[in-house]
Amino acid sequence: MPRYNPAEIEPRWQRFWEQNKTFRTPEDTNLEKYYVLDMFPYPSGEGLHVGHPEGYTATDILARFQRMNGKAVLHPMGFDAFGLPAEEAAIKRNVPPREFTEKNIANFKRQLKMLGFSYDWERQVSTTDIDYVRWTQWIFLKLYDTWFDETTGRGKPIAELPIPADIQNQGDQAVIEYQDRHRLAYEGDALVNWCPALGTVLANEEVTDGRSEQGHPVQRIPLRQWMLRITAYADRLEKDIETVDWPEGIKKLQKDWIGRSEGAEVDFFVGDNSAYQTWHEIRRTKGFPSSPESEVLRVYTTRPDTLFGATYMVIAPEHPLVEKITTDDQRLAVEAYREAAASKSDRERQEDKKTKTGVFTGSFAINPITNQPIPIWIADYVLINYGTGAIMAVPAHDERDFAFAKQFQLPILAVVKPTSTDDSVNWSDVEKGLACFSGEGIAHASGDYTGSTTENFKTQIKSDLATQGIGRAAVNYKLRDWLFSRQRFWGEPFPILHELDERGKPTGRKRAVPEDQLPVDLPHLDDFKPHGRLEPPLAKAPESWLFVEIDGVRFRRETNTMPQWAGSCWYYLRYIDPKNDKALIDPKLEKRWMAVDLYVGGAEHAVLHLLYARFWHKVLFDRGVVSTIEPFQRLVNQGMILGEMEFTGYRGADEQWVSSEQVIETEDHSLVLAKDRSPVMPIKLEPDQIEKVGDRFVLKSDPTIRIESKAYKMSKSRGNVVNPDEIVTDYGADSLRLYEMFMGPLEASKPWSMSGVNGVRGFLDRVWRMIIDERAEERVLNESVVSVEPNEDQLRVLHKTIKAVTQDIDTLGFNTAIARLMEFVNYFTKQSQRPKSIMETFVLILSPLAPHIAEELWSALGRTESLAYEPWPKFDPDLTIDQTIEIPVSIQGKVRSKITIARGMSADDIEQQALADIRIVELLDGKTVRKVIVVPDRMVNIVAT
RNA sequence: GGCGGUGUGGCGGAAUGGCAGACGCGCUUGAUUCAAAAUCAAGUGUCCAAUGGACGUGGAGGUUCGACUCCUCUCACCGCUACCA
Repeated sequence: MPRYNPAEIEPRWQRFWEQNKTFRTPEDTNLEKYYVLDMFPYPSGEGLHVGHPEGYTATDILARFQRMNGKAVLHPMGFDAFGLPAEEAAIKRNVPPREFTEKNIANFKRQLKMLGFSYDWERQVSTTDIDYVRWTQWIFLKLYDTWFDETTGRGKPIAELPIPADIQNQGDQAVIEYQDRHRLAYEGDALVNWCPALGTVLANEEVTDGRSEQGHPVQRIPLRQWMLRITAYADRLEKDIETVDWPEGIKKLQKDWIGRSEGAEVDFFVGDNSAYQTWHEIRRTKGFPSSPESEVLRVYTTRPDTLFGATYMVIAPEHPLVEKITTDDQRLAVEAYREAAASKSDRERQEDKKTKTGVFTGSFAINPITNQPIPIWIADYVLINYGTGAIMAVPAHDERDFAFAKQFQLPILAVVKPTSTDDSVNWSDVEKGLACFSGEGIAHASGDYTGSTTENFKTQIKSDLATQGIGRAAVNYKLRDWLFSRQRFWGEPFPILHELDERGKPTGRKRAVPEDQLPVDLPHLDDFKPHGRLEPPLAKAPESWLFVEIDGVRFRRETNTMPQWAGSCWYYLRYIDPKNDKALIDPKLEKRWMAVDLYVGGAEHAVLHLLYARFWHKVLFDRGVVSTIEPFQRLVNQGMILGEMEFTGYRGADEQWVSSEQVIETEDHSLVLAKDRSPVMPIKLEPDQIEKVGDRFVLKSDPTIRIESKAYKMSKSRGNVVNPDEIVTDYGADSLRLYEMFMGPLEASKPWSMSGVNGVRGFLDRVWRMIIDERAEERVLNESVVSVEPNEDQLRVLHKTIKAVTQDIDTLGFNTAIARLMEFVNYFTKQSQRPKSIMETFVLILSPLAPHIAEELWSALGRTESLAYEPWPKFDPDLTIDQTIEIPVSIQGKVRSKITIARGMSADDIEQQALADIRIVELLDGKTVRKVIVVPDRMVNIVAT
C-alpha cells in the first residue's frame, strides 16, 4: 500500500471502531462528563447535504479531543423523522410514510458512518420509533396534567388547582371545565393558519408573509385546536436565557420573539354621559375588575402617558364587542368590512401597510381622563390576538394611528413635546398635526400632568388609574400560545380520548389515555392523503383504532396529530437513557449528564426549536422530571455553506452584452433592463472570461460590461448542490472533514470550492509521505523517520504546534488549527531526519480532525491500539517561547528596521540598541528624537522631527 | 420599515491596539519527465525612477506614539423579521 488511499483506509477503520465499540459512552462516573450534541437531521429523501457535516465535524472534533483529554464523552445522533415533507414525499411516491422514512434514515446513517463520526450509535433515537413516541405522548400528558400557578410561577399537577367556591357550587361539569381551561395543553377555538394546499393548520411560527414554508398561501379560519400554554412561561423563558452561553444575536432574537412589553390596561366606557358617570362612581369604590363589563372596551397601551391625546379608538374586526356597538346605520359597512377582513389572507392584510383601512362603528366611548366622547372604529391594523384586541389611538404619537387619522380625517392632538436636545422632529409640525412624534419627552396639554417626563408620567398615571378603578399596570407578550395540532397523518397521535354518549355524540368530556396504555400507535391507513377538509386523515382509521371502551364508556380517539417540533423538544434527554422502558429518563443519569455542554446547529432554529425545547424542559423541571432549568448550556450556530462562486453576465434581446448594474429583478422574479424593462438573459461565465478592474469584475473582451460575481445558496434548481458521497469517493472522508473545517470560521457562511478540497487532500498526501515510504510495496515508514532524539529546533516546532492546535480546538478555531498543522508538515518534510517520537505526537494532534489517516499512521508507527483514548499531548511552555526575537523599529509608526534582541531585555537596553541601529541612525540624521516608545519583546517606535 | 451579521490580494481566509495578508487555492518561473500528471524548489497586494520608496483592510472623519482592530457618520451585500399598540 504505497500511496495514501482513503478509499481503502477509511472503511477499514470505520469497521474497526464499530467492531471494537470504540465510541461507546463510558459509564465510569469518576470521569468528568462532556455532552456534545448536534441538532439531529430531518432525514429527507435527498440524503445528506454538505451543510450537515460542517456542524457534525466540529462536534466530532470536540468529542474526540475531549476523550483524549480524559473526559467521559456523550456524543449521540438520531433522526427527526416525523413531519410534513416526508409525508408529502411519501404521497408523491405512493409509499407509506414509515417505509419511506426508514429508508431515508438508513441512507443518512450510511452517509454519517462514511464520514467517520464518533457517535455512540447504540443510543440512536428516531422521533418516529414507537418507544420514543410513547414518551413524547407521556410528556404531552404531563402538559395536559399541569396548570401554571401564577403566584409561584411554577407548573403544578392539575389536582392541586384550587377550585373557586362559585365554580364548585356549579357542579362537577363546571369543575372539569374550569380545570380544562387551566391546563398547559388545552383545546381552544383559535384563528388558525389554514393552508388549503397542504390540508393542514400551521403554527404562527411556520407562516411567513402569509405563506407556508413551501410557499403555499395560508388563510385564517377559526377552528378548535390543541394549544400549549407557552405564554405562561414567557417570563421565565425570557429571564433564564441570561443564564446560558449562547450567541448574543440568538438571545436577542428569542427575547424579541417573546416580546415582553410593560404598559397599562385602561377601560373605556361605551355609552352616554350619565351612564358613564354612574359607572365611574362604581369603579371608584369597587376597583378594576378582572374582566370588563359588557359595555366597556378594555385597551392595552405601552404609553398611558398619551391618554390625553387619545382621539379615537380602534378595535379588531374580530373583536366580540363589534356586534354590540355597531349602530344600525353603520351595520352594513361594518359587516362588509368584517367579511372582507376575514376572507383576506394574512399576506393580503399586510400587503400595503401604509394605506390603512377601517370603518366607523357609529359608537363613541368616553375617554376616562378627559371625559370626552371619542369615536370607535374597526380596522384590521389592530390584531385580535395581541393585548386586548382594542387600542386607544393617539395619532400625534403613534405612526400607525397617525396614518389612520390622516386617512380618515380624525383629530390629532399633540401631548408629548420632544426634549430640547431632541431634534428628530419639528415640534410645531407635531402641534399642527402635520408630523408624528413617537419618542419620549415632556407631557404637553395633559392637565395636571403637563410638564412631567414620559417616564414619571407613566408611573404616576398607572397608579392614578388604579386608584380610580379604570386601569392597572399590565405586561404583555408578543409570544402567543403554541398551536399544537396538525390535520395530518405523519405525526404522534394525541393520547386523548373524547367521551361519547349512547348515541355516539361527543359529550365534550375528555380523558387521557391511561399511562400503561401508551404508546398510541398510528393505525395502518390505505389512504393517508389529506382530503382538503378540516377533518384529519386519522378520522378514516378503522373503528377498532378509532373507538375505545373504558369502564363501559365509549370514547373516540383524538384524530389530530402533533407537529414535527414535538419530537425534537426532548430528544437530547432520551439519548442519556435511550432504552429505559420504565421512565423517560433515569433521574440519576439525568443528573450525571445534563446540561448539554455544547450544542451545534443552524441558526434557522434560533427561535422555534430552541424556544419550544426550553419550554418543555421547564415544564419537566417543574414536574420533577429533570434537575436543570435550561437544557443547552452552550450553543454555537454553524454558518451556511454556499455553492461555488458564479460569474453571471447578461445579454439583451439583441444578443448584446448588458452591464449588470442596469439589470433589475421584477416582482415575478424575471430579469429586465432597468431603463425600458426589456428582458435580459443571464449567461454563466467561466473565470477566464473575466477580469477585475478596480473593485468590479468586467468582461475581458469588453471592460465596459460589468459582471456579477456571487455565491448562491445551494439548491436543486440552481444545480449547485455538492453531494458528500461524491466528495468521499473522489477525495476521502478525512479530506471532506478537513476542508469543511479549513474553509473559514465555523460560524461564518462561506462558498464551496472544489479546488479547496483538492488542496487539503494535497496536505493529507504530504502528511502520508512525511511518514510513509510511498515507493515501497508494503506499508513501511519513510526512511527519514528514525528513532533519534529530536534537536532543539524540531522540539520547538513541535511544542509550538501542540500549543496552537490545543488552543484552537478549544476555541473552535479549526481553520487556524489546520493551518498550524500544515506549517508543521512544511517544516518536517524538509527535515532529513524526522524523529519518530515527534511523528507520533503529530499523529495524535491530527487525529480529531482527520481520524482515519491518523489511526492508519499510528498503526504504521507500530501501535496496535486505537489512538482514540491516547492522552492528548502536553506542550512545554519553555519550548514555545524563543529566547532571541526580532522586533520592528519604526519611526512615526512606519517600520524602518528590525533588531534582534534577547527575550526579556529591559526597555532601556532595547531603546539603546534601536537607536544604535545603522539604518535608524541614517534616517534620524538631522532630526531630533522627541519620544521613544518601547514595548518590551514587541516593538520600538521613535517619534522624531 | 426594524433587528442581526459581514466587508482585508485573483479566490477562501490570518492577525491580545504593535512587522497587514499566516495557511491554503490559483498563478509565474525553474528542476524532474520523451511528454503530461504528480512531485520538488523559488516567487506572487498595487504602483513607481526597484538592494529603495509610496500607497494599501468598503468610504469619510476622530482617538492614539501607533488603528483591520476602539469611537462617530456613511455605503454595499447577506440573513432574519415584519402593523404587537
